[in-house]
Amino acid sequence: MITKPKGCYDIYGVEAKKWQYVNKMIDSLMEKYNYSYIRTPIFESSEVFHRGMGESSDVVTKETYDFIDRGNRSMTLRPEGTAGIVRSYIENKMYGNMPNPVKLYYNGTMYRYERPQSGRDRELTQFGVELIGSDDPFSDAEVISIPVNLYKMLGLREIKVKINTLGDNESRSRYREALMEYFRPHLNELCDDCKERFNKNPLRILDCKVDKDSDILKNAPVTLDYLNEESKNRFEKVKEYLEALEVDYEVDPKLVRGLDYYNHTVFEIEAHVEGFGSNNVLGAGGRYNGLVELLGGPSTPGVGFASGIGRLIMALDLENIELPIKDDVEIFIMYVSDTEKNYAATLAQSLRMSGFRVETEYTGRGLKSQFKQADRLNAKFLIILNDEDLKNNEIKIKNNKTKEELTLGLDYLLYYLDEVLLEDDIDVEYKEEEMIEEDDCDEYHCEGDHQCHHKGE
RNA sequence: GCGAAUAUGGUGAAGUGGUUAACACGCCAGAUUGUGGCUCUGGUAUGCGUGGGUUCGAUCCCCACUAUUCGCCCCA
Repeated sequence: MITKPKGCYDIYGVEAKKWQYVNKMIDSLMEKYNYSYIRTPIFESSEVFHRGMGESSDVVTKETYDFIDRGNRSMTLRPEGTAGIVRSYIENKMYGNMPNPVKLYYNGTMYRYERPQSGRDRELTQFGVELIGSDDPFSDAEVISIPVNLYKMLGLREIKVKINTLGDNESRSRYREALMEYFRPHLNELCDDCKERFNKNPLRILDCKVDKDSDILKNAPVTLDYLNEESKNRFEKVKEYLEALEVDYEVDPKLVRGLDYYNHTVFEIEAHVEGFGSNNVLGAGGRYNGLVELLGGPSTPGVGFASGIGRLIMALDLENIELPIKDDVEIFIMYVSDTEKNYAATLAQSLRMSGFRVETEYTGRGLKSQFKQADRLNAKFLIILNDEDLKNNEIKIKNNKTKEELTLGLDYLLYYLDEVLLEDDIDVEYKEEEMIEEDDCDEYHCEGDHQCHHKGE
């Protein structure tokens, strides 16, 4: 049997409906924030990622899918979204021909050659935003609030937002040196992995799980002590704006990120629902003020995040959140014998063109099986065709919930369906309104025809 | 890159060194003379991951490989 590549998944059935729903919510949320959708290639010149993410980062050194194309060019399947988008920003001179700051969002697959486990795939889907061209701390805070709002909108409860600052480049390198100085005499007391981190990226020793309880780590110098005034002020501002946006966060001075391009604000959003594996970061991001320049563009600040959709759906499942997905059909057309089949085909088509979700029988099974099939598909109404009725220009229709059955003149069918199915349409609209946070609704809105749960209406 | 567990039909899952490998769900059909979802009966299944070895004989024992799952590293 031919099987899918390791770490990749086929998504279909109910699972696919969840993905479609989440994607729909993303698009609708981004529209409200006025971010515009961007699609960049799934592979880029290797240089984009090697320069962008840092030659020494783990993702680049051992997790990329690299290949040489037929023109002998070195290519890499994108392991993340930011570098490619920044390349596009520069190549298309967005700094000159779009309103500043440029606000972009993406939603697509990324590829990392890793050993798969719970919450970690080789092909993963990430949704993310990049806000390029603003250095204002407000943009940091708003970018953090976007995934938080998305998660809340979808109904997720158990999340935790962690933030930290790495400071500007000067603060960051001062801190790095201080850390190395501090850890050097204790090297032998640290775990093997940490010994390696000491040379590669000493910041990462801080979030070591093995040594996390040792005094050495507890007493290690903290980023905040090595920030210059400007970096410190900026971090304070970010926190203020987060409060204004009502984002609950905690400062984690040991939070550092794996990619080289980050400076100043970094953040992670974790899932804390029972049963989630150790890969519980749903989304993460930060500021990358040097990246545009590093990739050959004008010196331009930027901030963004990425959020894994697979992990998000895993969290929704674990919190038992039922998404309002349509898993039914409005009308199932069945027929007693083959002689009605032609009419079934005609009717199915015409009802579909009139806007109904219609299913019919394809395999020529007996009536009993067709009823079963209708149940499996959650059909709301059944149309049962037989020659005798058709001769009289009549049709039998049965409400599959109440089991009421009636015979209608063909001319009245559309009126009837419009009437009985209208209620359900309202239901769906209402559910979508429901997804809006109650806090978003104030008295003013409630006076209109806006449907909401506002208590005082 | 390192470590652990697992591998039996569409699904779940028993089981044995020896003729046709349980059972359940599912699916199809009949009882029901063209209106089902209950019940009963019958039917249906490309199945012991792959390759070696031990043996008269292996799905079962041994070895290797592969795949899956989980963990470490790292990351969304």
